[in-house]
Amino acid sequence: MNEFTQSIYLNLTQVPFGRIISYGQLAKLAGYPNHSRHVGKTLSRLPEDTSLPWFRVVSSQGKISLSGDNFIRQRKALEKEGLTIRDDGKILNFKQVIMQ
DNA sequence: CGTCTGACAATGA
DNA sequence: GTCATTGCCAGAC
Repeated sequence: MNEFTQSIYLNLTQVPFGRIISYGQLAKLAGYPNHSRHVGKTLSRLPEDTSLPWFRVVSSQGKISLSGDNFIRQRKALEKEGLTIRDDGKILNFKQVIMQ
């Protein structure tokens, strides 16, 4: 595992219950600004039984970036934490969202 | 080494 | 508010 991945994991564990963070913001926190796309790639390699809150990571538009079964999985996980998700993936209750 | 790809982001119409 | 365009950069080929 490289340093980038390590740092992403570490910072991801700090995202609290019921909140979300954007790919770009997570990359920035991890010390790698402008690496938003690489964050998605890294998260896609996580095992299904991971304890990391990967589902709290969404696009800067507050929208789920996944599709198909993965979209469903993330949507359900977020709804369990009190968030409301529209069919197109847009998260409606922005009060608890970490952005910027 | 050149190109392409992607769980993205910022900007402008 | 929604697209479309452009910039971005590590990996995969």
